[in-house]
Amino acid sequence: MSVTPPGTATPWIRIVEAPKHVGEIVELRGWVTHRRSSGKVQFLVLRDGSGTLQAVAGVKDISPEQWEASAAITQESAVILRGMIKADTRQAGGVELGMQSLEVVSAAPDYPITPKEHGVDYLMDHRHLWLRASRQQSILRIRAEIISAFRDFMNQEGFLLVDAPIFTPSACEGTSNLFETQYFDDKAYLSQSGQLYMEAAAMALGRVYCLGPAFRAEKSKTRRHLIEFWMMEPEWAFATLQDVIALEEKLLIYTVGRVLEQRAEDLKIIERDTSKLQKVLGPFPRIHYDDAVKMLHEAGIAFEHGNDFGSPDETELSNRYDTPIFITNYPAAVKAFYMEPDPNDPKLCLSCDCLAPEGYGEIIGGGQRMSSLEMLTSRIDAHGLPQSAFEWYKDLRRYGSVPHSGFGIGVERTLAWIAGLDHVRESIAFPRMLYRLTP
RNA sequence: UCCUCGGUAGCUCAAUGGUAGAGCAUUCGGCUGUUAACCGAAGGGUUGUAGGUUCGAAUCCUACCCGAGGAGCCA
Repeated sequence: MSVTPPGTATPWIRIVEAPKHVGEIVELRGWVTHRRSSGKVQFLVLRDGSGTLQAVAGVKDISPEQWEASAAITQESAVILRGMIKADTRQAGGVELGMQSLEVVSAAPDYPITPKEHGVDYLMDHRHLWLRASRQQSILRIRAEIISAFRDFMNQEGFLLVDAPIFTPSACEGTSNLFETQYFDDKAYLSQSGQLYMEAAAMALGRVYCLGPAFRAEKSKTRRHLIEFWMMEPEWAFATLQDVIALEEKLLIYTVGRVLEQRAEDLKIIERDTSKLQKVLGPFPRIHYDDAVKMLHEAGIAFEHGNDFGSPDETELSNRYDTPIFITNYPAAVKAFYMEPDPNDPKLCLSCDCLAPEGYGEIIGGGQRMSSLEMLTSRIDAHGLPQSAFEWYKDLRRYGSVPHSGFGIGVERTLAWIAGLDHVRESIAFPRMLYRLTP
């Protein structure tokens, strides 16, 4: 047992480190989440962002003034506690703090979020405080782990981070879903994808990716949609559709593995059924669009060949598997202008969407990009887009055009799936949604 | 934009045409091991807004506002 020598400051530790300090006098700094008392014994549950811990004080353990202060402490008041870390099998973390002193940094009157349940509207209005809930903290930790995993994986695979611009001069894929903003005397739009810029960067650096926000002015109001969301977009020169599908598969297996390994505590706190994540091992099914349509027909679903899949169709397909699935070779008509045509069927294109299991829907969209200047020019016309806006993009086909492929993976949808969230609104600290811009 | 559901105390909800209630939160009191502690007491209401029907409306009707889920579109 180590005791802090007299004359030295009590070491400030974080709650997550507490089990390593059993028998030591330490200082904890945090916020009170619950207070219970039994007349002559008081219990304060403290959180400090790294975890929660119960602190105990008998009436003789602390000064009468501190005892009074402790008795009057309110939820979310900020405190500094000093005392001894003790092993206690009754506690979730196995330890508690035997309080020896309490200092109130800041008292919090009438904290709006109580330990009882609240409605969605109320919680969203108090999102800035809701983040303090242990479940929300765990989700944000898992989010950070996923983003680290994405970047570590891409770096390991030899891809270089290149940041794409947020202000863009015009529509990449039509203006209806773009946010318009003032750019001095001109107009600019908030980026809905960094892909075209990544194609340019890939021609410079071979393998690149960007990771940043995307903005879509879609009037979508479902549990899968945010107006502002984060996306990672790798772009890979000389790669084919099959190359990029294999990369996506490896990325997802790596990311799920990292979360299972590094964020096991958080998965437990949010009560995620991890047995479903354990099954996320390759290979994932690759299903040709034509076969997917047949599967829907066999399931008795009226679906017209040539259309894009709706959410119920995607759910029907992905529910047949425990792992994510790839749907490949969509009709060119339902995909963006830059998709490379399928050499086996000119009506289809070399595209691929990845659908997450458990009904979470599309988490990745990607494919092989068009490399022919002539064909790209005609597709831009066919989509009614102005050639002038794409002259720089067409330069990529004029000067050393090569087959290349890439994809975009949505951070929030990937997190919603891995964490088993009911709604993407919990997958980002401050969600921007239709009709909700504050806090 | 369309479809469906909802709006009652600070919060979560009950009251289905006849005196607006409960739990939690708050305040006060009790309790030496509590785990969303427990026990007792108190305060707390223009039932989303505006009309209408009725002897009487939280409840029925109309319009509007706000929220939620879904469709379309997308990651």
